[in-house]
Amino acid sequence: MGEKTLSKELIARLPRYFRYLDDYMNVGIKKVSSGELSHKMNVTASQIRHDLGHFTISGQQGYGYNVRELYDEIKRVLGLDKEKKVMIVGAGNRGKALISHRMFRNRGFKLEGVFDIAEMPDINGYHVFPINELPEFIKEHNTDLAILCVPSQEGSIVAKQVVDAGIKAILNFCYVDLDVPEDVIVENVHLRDNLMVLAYKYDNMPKE
Amino acid sequence: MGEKTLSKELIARLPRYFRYLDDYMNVGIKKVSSGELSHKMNVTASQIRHDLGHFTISGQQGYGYNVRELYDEIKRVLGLDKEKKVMIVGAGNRGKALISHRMFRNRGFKLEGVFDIAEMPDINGYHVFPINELPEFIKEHNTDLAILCVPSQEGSIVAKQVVDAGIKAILNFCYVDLDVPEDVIVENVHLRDNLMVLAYKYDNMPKE
DNA sequence: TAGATTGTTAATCGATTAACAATC
DNA sequence: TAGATTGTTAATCGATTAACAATC
Repeated sequence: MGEKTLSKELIARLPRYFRYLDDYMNVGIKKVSSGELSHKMNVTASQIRHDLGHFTISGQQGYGYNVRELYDEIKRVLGLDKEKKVMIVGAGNRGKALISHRMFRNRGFKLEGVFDIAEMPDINGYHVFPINELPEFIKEHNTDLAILCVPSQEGSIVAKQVVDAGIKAILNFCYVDLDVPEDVIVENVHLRDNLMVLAYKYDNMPKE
Repeated sequence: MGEKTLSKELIARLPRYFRYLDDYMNVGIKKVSSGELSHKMNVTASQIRHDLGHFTISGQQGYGYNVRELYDEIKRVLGLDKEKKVMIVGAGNRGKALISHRMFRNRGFKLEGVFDIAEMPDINGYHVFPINELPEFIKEHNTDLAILCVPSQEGSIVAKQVVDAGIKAILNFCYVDLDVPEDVIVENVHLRDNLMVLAYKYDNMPKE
């Protein structure tokens, strides 16, 4: 709530703004103008001002924006001020690799549980729970997001289990389009698609 | 070459078309109309016909499209008919997980080499080469694509090494925007961004 | 103050959708 | 043939960019 609905294009740009502002803060820069940021990020200054116009910060004519204010505002808009409880479902190669991801180290996302059908030893200090304990776990922990890393052929069935257990948001690594109720949000990560797009661009590079 | 340049939106849709057509083939369906496909993929039939109009296949009025022809055409457009030689640079958690990815099993992408700074045992039958052997390897194997999975703080430096060694296309898993020459193509996979977008949508779900 | 930069409105651009004549 | 569906053009929609008055 708050700002009117943002376009999907703008939403997709937010994490990038956030990252650059984080960089500015880390090097101790206190203010930034749309022109500077535009140069750095390789987008138009006009777009930046337009985007920022959706939020409740304001810059100062002749000066620019306060980096910290902007950072905090975008953090708020992205909902990163409220920590999200995350579970990983599927502890194969991919799931294992995600467990140690930096985003789970105090970056707004807290990894609370790891699940798999197979029994296996703890990973990185995380116990791996059997999938049938999902519903109880979700109820008890109020999990916000599920990361789905099971083999693709099991994606649909496990997604259903997760949704039935009450999850409303899924980051989907399976190479299928999940069929979920309207009130469940899915973000897909399809590495093969990314590679195909790269292959296309590679084959169709403007020839020198 | 061939078709005029396609919009980035259309390029991004191609892998999805390809996947659905693959599904049709696998269940033995021989023809499909824009209307059916539209229903299945949840896009407008108009968009499908518009998109397909860029290619050198044609449907048949009153009938639809031949699935195999369409599949082959999109495969060709994506450049999947010419196998791409791929290397993975960085054999940490993420790199290791990628080595066994299905896309390297006869899907148009051939994993030819794995590199890391650290010495380590073979992974999944792949020898891990030291990064300083990159230039020689690329020259010898004519590698097309590099997948960059080193720790983010090393992304820029390793990207430079890879580019200097002659690579023109990078799938970048590092959480930085790579600064590469114009003639080098980069596709970013920023999982944290995906998670942030998911978090945003989750917090801003239309309330029931 | 003069210069810089915002915030916002209008112009442009391009993608998506609608419509329908052509035709299998 | 009649019905279905394409291919394509025109209409619509929305995002990006340009422009500039307001103002710090």
